[in-house]
Amino acid sequence: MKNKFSIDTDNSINSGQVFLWEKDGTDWYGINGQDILKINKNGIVKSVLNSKTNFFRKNDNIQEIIESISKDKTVKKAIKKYEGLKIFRQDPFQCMISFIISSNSNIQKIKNSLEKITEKFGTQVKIQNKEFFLFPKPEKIANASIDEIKTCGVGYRAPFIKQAAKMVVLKKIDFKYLEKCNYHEAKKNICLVPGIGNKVADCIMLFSLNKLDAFPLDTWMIKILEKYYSKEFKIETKTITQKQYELLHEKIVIYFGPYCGYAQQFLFKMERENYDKKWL
DNA sequence: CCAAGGCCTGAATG
DNA sequence: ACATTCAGGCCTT
Repeated sequence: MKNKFSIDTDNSINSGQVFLWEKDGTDWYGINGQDILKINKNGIVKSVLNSKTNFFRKNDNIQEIIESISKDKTVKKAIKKYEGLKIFRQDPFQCMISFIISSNSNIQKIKNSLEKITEKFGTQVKIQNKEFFLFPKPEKIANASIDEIKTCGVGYRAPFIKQAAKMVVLKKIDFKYLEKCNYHEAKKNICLVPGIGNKVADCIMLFSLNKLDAFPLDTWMIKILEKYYSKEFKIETKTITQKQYELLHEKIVIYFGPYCGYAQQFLFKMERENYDKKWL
């Protein structure tokens, strides 16, 4: 029986934060960097390769977070409806490549491209009679040719992906450092990577760099703000400029608080379900 | 600082 | 069938 603190695995996986997950019966298998994770029907996460993982962010005080973001009836409704929805803490490199690919795309295509990338550049492992490909190491992608990367269906993003991997190899992007510093410092750094703008940076920070004050503003979230929060956050123009994005984010942090990223996840999940959008 | 246009790709729409 | 649109943005002009 699920209680207030248990995890709703299906809804958490199907909320746009991860892509390389496959359901087998009641079990979920997922690629997380150099690891494979298995989540059983009781929501127990296990590293199949016996590595340490904090994929479920077990140190989060969910009760405190929920209370903190429960600012109005819209978000309260989403929280109630998707009780157990959690933000994962995923492998940063995989997360970075995933969201570079996500720009101007959709979930099915993102998953498709990522699978091809693992098949082409990742190490194959066989466990429990099932075959998987780990996510490739940064070196592997950094040394690949742009044409090779393009065979994975990523189009114009191929040079971005190569360059991003290079920057990780050269430590121009240092995930250990980015985890330690605050939102603004991390964002400034990560936006230096080509193909990473405001929205993609916020996704990477929220889903892999422990920045719960990141609030990715994609077209869905903009729609949601216009629909339910027109009084709190006025949006005048069709497209959001850099400056507007920053101002909006400041207001959102003031309104929802330091865990606003969780509010985003609940609202995003609810609205896309309302429109019957497909997940993995 | 803002607005407009282009961009790989493939599933969905007409 | 075939053309066009659109999709969880970013970069350049």
